[in-house]
Amino acid sequence: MQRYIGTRDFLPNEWKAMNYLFSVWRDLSIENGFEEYEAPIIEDVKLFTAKSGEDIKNQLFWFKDKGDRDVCLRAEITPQLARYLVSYGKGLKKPLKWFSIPRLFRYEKPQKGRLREFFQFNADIIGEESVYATIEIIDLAIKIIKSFKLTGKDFKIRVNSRKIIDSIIRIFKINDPLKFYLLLDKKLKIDSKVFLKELMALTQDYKSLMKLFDLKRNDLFKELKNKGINVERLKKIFDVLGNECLEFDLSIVRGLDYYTDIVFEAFDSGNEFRAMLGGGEYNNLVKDLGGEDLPAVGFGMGDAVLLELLSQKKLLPEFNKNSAFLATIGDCYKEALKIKNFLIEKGVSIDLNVSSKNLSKQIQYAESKGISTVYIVGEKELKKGIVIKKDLITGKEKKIKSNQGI
RNA sequence: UUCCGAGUAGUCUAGCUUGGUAGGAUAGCAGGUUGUGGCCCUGCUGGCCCGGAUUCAAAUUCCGGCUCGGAACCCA
Repeated sequence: MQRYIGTRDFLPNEWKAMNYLFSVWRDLSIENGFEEYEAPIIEDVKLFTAKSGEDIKNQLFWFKDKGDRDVCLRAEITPQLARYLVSYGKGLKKPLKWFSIPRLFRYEKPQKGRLREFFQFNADIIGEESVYATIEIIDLAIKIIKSFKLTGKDFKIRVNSRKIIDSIIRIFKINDPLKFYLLLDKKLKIDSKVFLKELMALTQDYKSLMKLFDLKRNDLFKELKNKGINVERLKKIFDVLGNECLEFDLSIVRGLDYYTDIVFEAFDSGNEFRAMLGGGEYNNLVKDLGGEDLPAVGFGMGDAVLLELLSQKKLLPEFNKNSAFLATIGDCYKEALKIKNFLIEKGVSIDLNVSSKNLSKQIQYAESKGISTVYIVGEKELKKGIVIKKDLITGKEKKIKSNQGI
């Protein structure tokens, strides 16, 4: 029996790594005032086709249920969030700062950083139009990446404005806006000569347009302003958040519809992996699904690319370091259980020996699990009313009275 | 969906050109050491992705499939 294509088995160590991701995502979100929500894994397929068209079915796990209904496994949580807002949005105080860590499914050919089943952290602010909502979202994204011990040298969040791109399309008289978007999207992947060539086909004024792509941020802002383009919203983001982790990048556009103005994606500095996260402002989604006219901004961050990056940089923590093992010698399980419960009350996570292994093997067992503290109890200790506490890293032992101060 | 490459114990890998007993490392288990780990020694367990074809004989050649990796497309 093989695993289904594009899925993973999570052995305890691997699931610990996942839980580490989950806990960083969750803790940082809560610290920053976000609240967690969840939604069903299975949905009516219409929820997803309504936004993205029938073609999306090719990328969905969809099937008929026994009542002949078209259903699918969710491929993203944003439509579900929108559905919530259509149903319950009116009664909720805005702005909403919500996050979720859904398990998602996409019918795709698996590649590096891309699976059929994966987890994706999502954070959104709904019902606030000001740029501060967007800044708050990007700030959360930065804080989360940094919490994974990545620094401004390891990653950059590339930010852009679709409204600026639309102004460029107008001012440079670009004849095929759709093609221009696609070209921008693949700018990083293709050769600069190829880029220029394709740009030439789109506008006569390609020379001065090409110059824009080489300008540094402040000069670019000035140049755009000179051309009568409003850059204030994007500029504000840089004014508040600085440029340690941010870059103004005209080539970030993210997909074709859905986003209305500011968009952003985070990449590792080596450009070795796919985007770590991506998001932006989407002001029409709730309205389009039949709800209120609610402005929104958010981002999604998958587990696959993040895990690859963290393991490459050796930033995944050693997971059992803070737990302990209680070794027993001879038949003293009954007393050991009391000691174990006492230690648990003291806040120690403890694994009590249940095997008939000798002490030597028990210590090996603890060590192989990455445990750094071993408590030892046997006949001698019970007589004296003590427990031995052994530190496996330093090798030092302490005798501790078992009725106090363990 | 298209193109390219690869699949050998839990993991990594030799063998494939030239068909003929699948070998090693590591992990696991037991012991050396019946109360103190990491090193070392001994033993044990465990494998040619699946199906078909060719052949006296296939890990090896051929065909199909599956999975993995890479690329295209797409990436909400």
